[in-house]
Amino acid sequence: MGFEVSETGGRTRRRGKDLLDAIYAAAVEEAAAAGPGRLTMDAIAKRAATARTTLYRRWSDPLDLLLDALAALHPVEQPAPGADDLRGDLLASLRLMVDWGFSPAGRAVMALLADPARDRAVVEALFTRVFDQRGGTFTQTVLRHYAERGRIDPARLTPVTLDIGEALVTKRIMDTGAAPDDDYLQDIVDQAILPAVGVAP
Amino acid sequence: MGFEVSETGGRTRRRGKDLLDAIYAAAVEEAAAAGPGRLTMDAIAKRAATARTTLYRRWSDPLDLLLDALAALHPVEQPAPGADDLRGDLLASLRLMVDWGFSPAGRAVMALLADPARDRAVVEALFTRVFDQRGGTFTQTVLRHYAERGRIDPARLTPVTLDIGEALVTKRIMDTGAAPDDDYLQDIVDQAILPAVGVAP
DNA sequence: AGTTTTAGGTACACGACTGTATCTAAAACA
DNA sequence: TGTTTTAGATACAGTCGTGTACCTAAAACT
Repeated sequence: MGFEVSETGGRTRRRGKDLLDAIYAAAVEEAAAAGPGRLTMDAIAKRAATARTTLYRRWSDPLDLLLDALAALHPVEQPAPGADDLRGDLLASLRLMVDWGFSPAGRAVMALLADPARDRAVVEALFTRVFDQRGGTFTQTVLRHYAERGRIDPARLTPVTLDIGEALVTKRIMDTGAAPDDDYLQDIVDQAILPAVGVAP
Repeated sequence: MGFEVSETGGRTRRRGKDLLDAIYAAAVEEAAAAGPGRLTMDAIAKRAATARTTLYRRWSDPLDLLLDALAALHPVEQPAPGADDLRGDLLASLRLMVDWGFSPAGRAVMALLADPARDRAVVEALFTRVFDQRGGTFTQTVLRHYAERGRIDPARLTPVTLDIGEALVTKRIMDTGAAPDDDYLQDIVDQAILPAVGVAP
């Protein structure tokens, strides 16, 4: 019954990192597809082509698993501010954010944060285990870079101004369900971020 | 068995509008508490203290019911731009938005929009049946008002600038899970919206 | 008054997911 | 080679939600 074959393509048994990677990928994809509210051990196991028992050996519930998965799939590509092109670097950092936001991990994180039934502990774990590892958010990195070099008045870098780009991209994704195109990202930079940090386009 | 009593407080049977209102309230509360992914006919029925059969007579699934409920619980209080106080009116409109965002209806809507498993048709229904009834978003109403009176250059009212306030409030709620306090709302107005529309604080 | 409508309630078969137990054999190590 | 670890698989009882059928009695209308 089942597999008596063990040819080249036959069932080989994964272990350790190989298996973990497959499970993590499955968890994040499943969370992105179904939303955290509908995330189940069963679905993750099926997607990872493993047995549910294997999951229960390590995690007690789907959220626990998902948090490990998100932490493992980090870090995300970082914006690398270049020569002397504030506008271009801001645009590039927003593009990075859009790319991330449409990856399974990004969608899973957004869904976790927007979940009204979210657990405080889960969100905290998300921030400490996933975000804080990184050096701030996308446009933040760029803005700080240019503030250190005197191109921006450091006093204008407040929690609000540092968040404008991310906020507008997030809202746009929520409203349209699609990735903002480049024209829209340029408008965000020109019409919102640059005026707020006191740089005329 | 069950109720043979029918005293003053005994079981009276609701109908029509009374019943509908109770069901709508239950649906929105349930969606806000559990998230749309975990919304079930069963839970709505229990919360409304009615029988599941009653719900199935009118709606085929929880989302269908929820959309009716959101439409019925509209409209939301509108910002009413006053004398000649752009800053104050913007602040007031953001306060309205925060109030709405923390009502059960607001939480339900946010969760619907952020749901990665959301249905295109559902979101469209949300916009046509719920939002489009209103005259735009919160800060929009105010900004348009002052643009018509020449206090703001109409050319600066773009999709981006009209959305800055809402985007920052939404993001803040998602990040902290709490209602932004007044200081933060003031910062949003002073540091983001006013610079973007070209008005010095 | 009698009649129609419909809310409230019970029951049921079905499916999905849960946790746990148990067995097997592949992978890793000695 | 033999031993240990652990992935893969199957089974099972329990819970929860679904959708339908069916009955009853309250509310509304005549």
